[in-house]
Amino acid sequence: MTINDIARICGVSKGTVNRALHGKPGINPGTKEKILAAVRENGFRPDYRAKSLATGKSFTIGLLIPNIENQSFAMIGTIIEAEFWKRGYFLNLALSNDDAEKEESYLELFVDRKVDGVIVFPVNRDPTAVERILEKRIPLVLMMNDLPSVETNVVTIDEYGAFLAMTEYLIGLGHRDIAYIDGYKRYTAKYNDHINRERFRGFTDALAKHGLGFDGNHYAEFLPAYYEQKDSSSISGLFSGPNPATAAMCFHDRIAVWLQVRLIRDGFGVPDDVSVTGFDDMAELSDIVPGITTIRNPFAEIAAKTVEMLVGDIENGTMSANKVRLGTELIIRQSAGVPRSNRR
Amino acid sequence: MTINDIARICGVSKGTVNRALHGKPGINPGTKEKILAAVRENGFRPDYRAKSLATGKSFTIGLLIPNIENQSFAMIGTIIEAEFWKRGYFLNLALSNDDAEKEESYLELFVDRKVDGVIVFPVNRDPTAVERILEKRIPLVLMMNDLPSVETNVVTIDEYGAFLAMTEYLIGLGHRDIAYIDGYKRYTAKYNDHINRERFRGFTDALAKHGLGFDGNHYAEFLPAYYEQKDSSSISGLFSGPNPATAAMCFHDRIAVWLQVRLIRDGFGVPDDVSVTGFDDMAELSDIVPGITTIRNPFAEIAAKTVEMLVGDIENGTMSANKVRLGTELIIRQSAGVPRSNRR
DNA sequence: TTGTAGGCGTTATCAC
DNA sequence: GTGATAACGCCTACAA
Repeated sequence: MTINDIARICGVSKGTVNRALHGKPGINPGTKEKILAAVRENGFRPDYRAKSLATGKSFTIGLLIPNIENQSFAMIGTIIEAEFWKRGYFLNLALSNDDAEKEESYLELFVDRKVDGVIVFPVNRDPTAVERILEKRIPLVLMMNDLPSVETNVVTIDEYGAFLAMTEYLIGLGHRDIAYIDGYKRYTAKYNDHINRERFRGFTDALAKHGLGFDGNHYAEFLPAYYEQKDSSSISGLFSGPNPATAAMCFHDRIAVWLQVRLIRDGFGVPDDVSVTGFDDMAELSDIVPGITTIRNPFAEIAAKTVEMLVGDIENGTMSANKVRLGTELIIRQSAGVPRSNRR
Repeated sequence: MTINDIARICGVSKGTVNRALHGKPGINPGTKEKILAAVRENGFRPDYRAKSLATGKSFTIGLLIPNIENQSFAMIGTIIEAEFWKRGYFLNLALSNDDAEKEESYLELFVDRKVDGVIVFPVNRDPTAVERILEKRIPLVLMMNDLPSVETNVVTIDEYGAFLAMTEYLIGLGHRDIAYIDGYKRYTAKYNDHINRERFRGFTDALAKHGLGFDGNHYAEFLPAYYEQKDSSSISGLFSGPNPATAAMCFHDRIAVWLQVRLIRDGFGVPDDVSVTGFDDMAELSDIVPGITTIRNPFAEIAAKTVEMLVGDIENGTMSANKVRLGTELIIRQSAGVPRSNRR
């Protein structure tokens, strides 16, 4: 069922059908009605591909994120989908799964499919794939993660400031030895660890600001396999021995919960012996006892700002390079407290 | 940059370019090399819309699910994306957000965009939108939720059997008064509550099988607002008073955790005073103490089976109506135990 | 081995 | 008001 079929059925030309379909002026109300009736009866819908080919608009946005299993990405994705739905755009959701090559491929597919705009959380530290999009003058926003060398729109959160503030909060409580449990850094040449670096820099800068050093033995990277493991000694060892840490800043909430549960099981008090902090303020984990002291991200604002910037460029035909950095909020619960050594 | 541009640059016709592009026989190796070089240098990529229009294939699958914030859907979506990526299909992920009208619209958009196949978790109890897809002979699989009147492929899990087994497990432990905390049922004319009904039916059938009745006062529907609420008396009231329930079967894990945390806070022992069970076996919640006794769904199999059925229909040009119902697994942890009245 | 013409289903621009 | 006709960018025949 094409526009030609409708034309034939109604005994008119496809030009006339087109006019009826789009409410264009210069058409007899009678024939218009007849055409619209035929359209309805036959369930005719214009072919998107042909339409897009002829108009040059695709009304499609490419959203490329690492995954949707992480609650943060799920929230962002949900909001972005809703925003574009409201505006009449169709979303192509692509998952890079932290795979730099897959990210490159998807970016090329976006070009093939002539998306009107692209939003990407880059996991690839090599900027060429993103630059190729820009060369084709397709509006783009980097979201949550940065590619510092690329001149384009960027919406990030202040990871540095968030970790700086959290560290100062712990220092203020009296902690002097704070362990740092980093998120998993995929050791591939291409992995973009910008976020890891920003958070860690906030952490160490806060320590330095207060005249504290960082004991490299108090650093650990949380490997995905730890979730499954029964044995947590590789990490809980940080909190005993000759020079134990009294607090642990975790890269995100899931790690914090994992750690907290195991510390308690191993006989540590939380926060009495060890303070634990997270990042993200995951809704699913908000019922945990003791509540995790964490950092809440402005997901709704990130999504809104990202969409606003992208739609602006699309509708104005511009390629701007706005940088937006959004602030976070410290959520104080019970998992962090005054260290035992500081109480009497 | 189109195929014509490449043809002009190389001084050949677009027919020849096409041959080079697709490795077709009957082309001079020299000119082929020259063309491929020009393609590379100019970053030429064929326009998906034109290609699809000409070939009739779109290599696109429409996946329509309620949301991605629910961990179950996120997992399913992730696996399906990976499966189609492997097979060279591009996924169009659409979120109905439990909105029957939005689901209808997306289904129509899938038709417009000429997807090769559709996977849908129907939230709309009205089957007409799905039937329209079928009329156009677009292969389709209903996933996780059913539309009993429609003759098509269906992959579901045995919700009925899962709740029947869990109920029998609780009865076996000695429980006689089991509360049922249902998931939120949107009271719209169109909402498809098939899953709610299947689970509840499994629950009541198990009770009946063991000569037990169900006290309607022990039923509660969990409203989304409860997550935010400080006051949990509306539900924890089920476990006190003249005829208290000794166990609670929850529609899913998040409700179970919510309930468990509040019961403990209100002075109940879990499982000593009240046993609590969930559904889904959410990874994020696996560290909770006491561990939630729950039901694990075969998400990987659901996704694999769904993809397999859809790809089969697409590649054979068939429209089959296979029904697959997958079994679940009871995961016994510590949140459910022998009721106090049964111990000495 | 290569070029040409026609078609895929629209929209847009002319005449009539 | 309406009907041809040429795009859009690709693929497939068929002809040379």
